[in-house]
Amino acid sequence: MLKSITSGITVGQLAQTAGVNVETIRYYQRIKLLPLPKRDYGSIRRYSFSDLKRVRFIRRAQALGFSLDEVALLLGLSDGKHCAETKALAERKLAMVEEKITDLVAIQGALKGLVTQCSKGSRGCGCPIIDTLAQNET
Amino acid sequence: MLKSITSGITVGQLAQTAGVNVETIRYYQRIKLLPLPKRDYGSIRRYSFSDLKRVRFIRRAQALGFSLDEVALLLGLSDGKHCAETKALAERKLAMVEEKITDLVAIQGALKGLVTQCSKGSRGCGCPIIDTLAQNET
DNA sequence: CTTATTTCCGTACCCAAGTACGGAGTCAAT
DNA sequence: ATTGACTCCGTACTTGGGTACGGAAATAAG
Repeated sequence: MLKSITSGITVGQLAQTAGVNVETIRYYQRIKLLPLPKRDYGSIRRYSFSDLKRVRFIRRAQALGFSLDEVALLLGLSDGKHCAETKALAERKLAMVEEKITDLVAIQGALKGLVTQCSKGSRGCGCPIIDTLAQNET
Repeated sequence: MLKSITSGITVGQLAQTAGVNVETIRYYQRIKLLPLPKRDYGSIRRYSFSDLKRVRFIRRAQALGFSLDEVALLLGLSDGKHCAETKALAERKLAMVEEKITDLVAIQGALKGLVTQCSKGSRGCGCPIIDTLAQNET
């Protein structure tokens, strides 16, 4: 009996909770973004809360425009290691992040301009958004 | 002689002027973002200024985060008659961009914290980055 | 005219980030 | 013990956004 001390959740539950496909979990394992948990009592792997956090982190970081490679780097930052290394890495990432912010703010400005222009609707209605985007100068 | 009334530019010139690869032009034609101009006098296609504008439009919209599908949509709306829809699209993009900025700023904070933590030498480097983004709710 | 560039076109390839498939094995419930 | 759901694993396929290749035809330059 002893009900086999099943600690942790299955891949299906992990996937569902994190809002991704099971295959995606497997994919992350393949590319080593996610550790393969040992399956200590049967042949079914069990996942912990930290796995869940990790998956969520990956997704959010991705949504911010980081590639999976970059996400791996970010994740590497949290794995203790030598402080000096970590610091250097963090600084590089920080620069990246700030660059992204700058870019996005520029885009934000552009989009805002488009939208407010459009609100002033008014004239000719050669849609200002289209017109603006079609403007010369790249 | 008559110098064959060559009106319009060649694909190479179009590509160069627009700052893209010739292959990219061909690609846009394949996926119908760009019309295939008739080649009326020889067998070399000639492109007009409006083609150039179109390519530039595509690139600019892309740079603002629109996918080629969305660009196609925008172009479809460009007849001036669909100003409201165009604006809505831009607004949605704007909201997305602003969300991203918020998240990035959070990461920026976490990274900064990490760096200064590391500077104080000391310990652990138990990183707050994951926690910043791994927060519930995706 | 000869030679050198371009163009044209189809096809194939590339990378990232997954998705899908299918045959086993495992597990819980009836 | 059989059913049904889930897991495991390898392999193959897909999509988006292009790039590259290679032979034939057209055009431009000398």
